[in-house]
Amino acid sequence: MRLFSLVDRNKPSLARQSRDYLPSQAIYRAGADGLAWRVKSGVVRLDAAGKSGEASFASLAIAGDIVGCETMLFGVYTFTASALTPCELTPWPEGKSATAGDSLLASLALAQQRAADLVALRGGQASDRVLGLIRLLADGAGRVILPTRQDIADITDLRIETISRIIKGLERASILLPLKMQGIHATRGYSLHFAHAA
Amino acid sequence: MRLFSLVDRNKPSLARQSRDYLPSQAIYRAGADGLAWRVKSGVVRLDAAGKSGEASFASLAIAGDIVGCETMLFGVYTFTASALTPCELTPWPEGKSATAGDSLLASLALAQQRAADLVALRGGQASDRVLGLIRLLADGAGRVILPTRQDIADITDLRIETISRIIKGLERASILLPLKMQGIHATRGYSLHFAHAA
DNA sequence: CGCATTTTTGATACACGTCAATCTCCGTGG
DNA sequence: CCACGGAGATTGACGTGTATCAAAAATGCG
Repeated sequence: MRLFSLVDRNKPSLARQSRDYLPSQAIYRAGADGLAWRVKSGVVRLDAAGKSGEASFASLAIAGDIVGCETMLFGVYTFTASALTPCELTPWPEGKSATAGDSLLASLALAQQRAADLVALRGGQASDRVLGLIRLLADGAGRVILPTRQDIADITDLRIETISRIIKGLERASILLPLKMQGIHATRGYSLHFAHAA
Repeated sequence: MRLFSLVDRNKPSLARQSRDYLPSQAIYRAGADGLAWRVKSGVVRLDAAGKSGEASFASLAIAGDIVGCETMLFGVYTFTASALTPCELTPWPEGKSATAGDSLLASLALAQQRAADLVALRGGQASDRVLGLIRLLADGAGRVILPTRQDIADITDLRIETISRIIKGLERASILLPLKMQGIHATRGYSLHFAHAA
């Protein structure tokens, strides 16, 4: 529930600053007040608060998406946000002519596109959903940092055991290679080999 | 692909006018150009165009939602829109100070809320998904006009037979009553009895 | 090194999918 | 007014993709 101090301990003040989060770190909680943010990199998970405190997956935000903009209307966050991969957020709206037309319009269009992506991740065969998520999260070079199996399961509405079986399968089929194998130390980092994947 | 004429045959001109659609009617098609719209009433289905022409369910829009705003950025629609129940749309942005801050911001927040609703309709037990959709579509008085079984199936990622069994079950449990029984003629119109429902 | 957490694997169960017949509307035309 | 036809809805019997449950096996970390 606490509000993040607007004063960063490293960089001396300047109030509206970008922030970094590590996987599983809370970004903000439903009901609290705070700023709206734009996701610069990484993957953010949004959860709706159920009656009895339990959080249920509600949405996903990736680079470019705006999160928490409802605070600007209601004063409090509707969802709880947490980091699924290392990620960086900056306060929104950015600088000067920010709230102006085109920027906001682009954000609206992006939000609708993201909603369609999410819908696709929750329908069809289990392996297609997981592959769909991996593709959504992969960068141009085919590198991905995956969320934990549990988070992938929540996003795709599958079970953790099912996710594990599918990802192991992709590894065995050489579609997904752990970066660790290539000497790079990045937990849950993989390289995706499109060639094989449909 | 055709563009709807901006001149309505009934009401003499005034260019930017609201439009009515009947279930299963196409509103606009992906790739075509046209205006952005706000849904005043009814339920609109958005489909992403697959490689080979087939349409796959992408999103849902209900009263208050904006659809097709991407034309204002890209010049063409990203999705294909069609009516699932009788519905009315008006051109957007509305009138004067339209594109201004708050209205757009509210639309963005609403879009994100809708995305979360959609996600909830595609996870968990089959009967909960269907009930969730019915609740989403019901008006304050517990009246609903449901889409066809096929459309409900597409939205919830279930099969038409499963939907049929679940809805018949709700009818038998007196949670959902066909309005027809009450002498009102409205195909697929029901009244929802919250009392029994969870 | 040793513990807690996450991931993997196997065996079995069940919710929903699939296939195939009806059945119910409704509009159409004789 | 009724036979006809087509689209949507319902129902039953059976199959299967994931969920479940239960144990190992990895992995990360102090």
